[in-house]
Amino acid sequence: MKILIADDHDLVRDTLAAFLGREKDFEIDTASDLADALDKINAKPRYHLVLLDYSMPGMNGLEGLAKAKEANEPWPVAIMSGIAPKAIAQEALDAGAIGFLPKTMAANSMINAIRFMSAGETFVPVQFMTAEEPEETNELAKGLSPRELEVLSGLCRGLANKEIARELDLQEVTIKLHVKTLCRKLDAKNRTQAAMIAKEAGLF
Amino acid sequence: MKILIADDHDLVRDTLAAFLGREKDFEIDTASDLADALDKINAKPRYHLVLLDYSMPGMNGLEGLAKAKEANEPWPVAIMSGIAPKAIAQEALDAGAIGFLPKTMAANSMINAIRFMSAGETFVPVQFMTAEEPEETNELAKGLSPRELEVLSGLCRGLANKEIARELDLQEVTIKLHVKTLCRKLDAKNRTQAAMIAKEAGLF
DNA sequence: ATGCCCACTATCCTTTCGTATAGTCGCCTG
DNA sequence: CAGGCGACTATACGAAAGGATAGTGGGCAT
Repeated sequence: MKILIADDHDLVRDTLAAFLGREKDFEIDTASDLADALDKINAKPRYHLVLLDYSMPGMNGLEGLAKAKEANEPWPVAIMSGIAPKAIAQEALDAGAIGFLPKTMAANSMINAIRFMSAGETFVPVQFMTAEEPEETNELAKGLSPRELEVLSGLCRGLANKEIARELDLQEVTIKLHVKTLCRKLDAKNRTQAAMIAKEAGLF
Repeated sequence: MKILIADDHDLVRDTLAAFLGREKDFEIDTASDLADALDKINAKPRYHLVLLDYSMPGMNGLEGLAKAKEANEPWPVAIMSGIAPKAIAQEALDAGAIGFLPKTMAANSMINAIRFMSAGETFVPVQFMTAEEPEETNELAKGLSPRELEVLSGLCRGLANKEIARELDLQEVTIKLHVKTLCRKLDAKNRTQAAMIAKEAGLF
C-alpha cells in the first residue's frame, strides 16, 4: 500500500515514515510541503492514502486539501494536525478529507487508522466527535443579534458602512445604528476597536 | 545510554522513540507530560539525556525546564519544539538547557545531536544561531519604518489619529500621512483593514 | 389590548478620516 | 554638491463615521 506523508517538520515526518515503514505492506513516501506533495502525487501512480499536515507551507488552511484531493483522485486524503482545534476536524471532513489525525493519538492506533482510511472509511478519533463544542457561539457572540453579527463581520473585513449596507440590502443609517450598539456591547470606542475585539476573540 | 523523551503528542513521541530505539546503545523511555517526566527522572537512575517538548502540559514556558534540570542533575536536559520561535532557543540555553531541537530538523541529525548533548556539548541547529536576531520582524513589518510601526500599533488599539498624535507627540496630520502610507503598503482600503491585516499577521 | 423589545428607517449635525498639494529639515549616496 | 528619500508640518476639502432624537412595524408576553 503506497502512502504519502507530507509534513514540514523533518523530525516528525522521518520518524513517522520510519515507524510506518516497519509494516510489511506499507510503502512510504514523504514530502516537506504542499508543492512537494503535489509533485509526488502527480508523478503517475497515485497513493492509496495521502496524509497532509494542516499547518505546512502551501496549505493555507484547507485550501491545500482540495488541491491534493483533486490530484490524488480517486484515492483519499487525510489531514494531520498538532495543534488540533476541534472545529478543524469537522471542517476538514466537510472539505472532503477521509479523516483527521491529531498528533496526540497513539502511534499504534495510527496504523489502524491508516488501514481504515485507505479502505475508504472515514476516521476521526472519538474524542473529537463526542466532546461536542461547548462554545458554539464564541462567548462574545452571546448577546449579539444575528444582524449585529452580520454587521460585525463586515467591520472585520474593513468594509465601510455603505458597503455593508449594500451587502445586507439595508440603509446605511441602519448600519450606523448597529455599529453603535456593537461598540456599546463590545465595549469598544469605535469600529476599528470593535473589529479587533472580535478578531481577538477568534470570531471571524 | 538512557534517554527520556517527553512529549504530549503520542504520535510524535512513540514514533520518535521507535526511531531512536533502533540505535543499539540507546535505551528510550517516554513521558506524556512534565509530571510524568519528573516521576520517571526521580525513579532513581538518572537519564543521560532528557528531551522536553516546549509546549506540553506542565511546562509553562521554560519553568518546567528548571524543574527537570534540577531533578536530573548532573545530566543534561534539552528542549524540543514544533513551533520553534527563534527567540525561545536562546532563552532555553540561557535557562540551562543543553540544547534546542526544532521538529524541523532531520531525524538522522537528531541522533548525532543526542550523542553530542549526552557528551555535554551544547547543540543548536546553525540556522537558529546564525540568523542572530533581526527581530521576529514579522515579514509584514519589513518595509515599514519604525514610525509607521508605532502608528500601526495605535491603529490596532483602535485609537483615533488625534490620540496617536498625542501618544507620539506629533501633529494629527502627520499621523494621517502615516496611516495613508500604511494602507498603501499593507494593501488595505482603510485603517480598520490595516489593523486587521496587522493582527492577522500576528503583529501586536 | 397594552406594553416592550427588536430591527429598521429617517433627519440633523459634529467629528473624524482620507486624500491632495506643497513645503521644510536632515541624512545618505552617487 | 546635487538629488533622493524619510520624517514631519501645513492648509484645505469632500467623504465617512459617529452621535442624538424620533418614528414605524413585527413579534411576544402579562
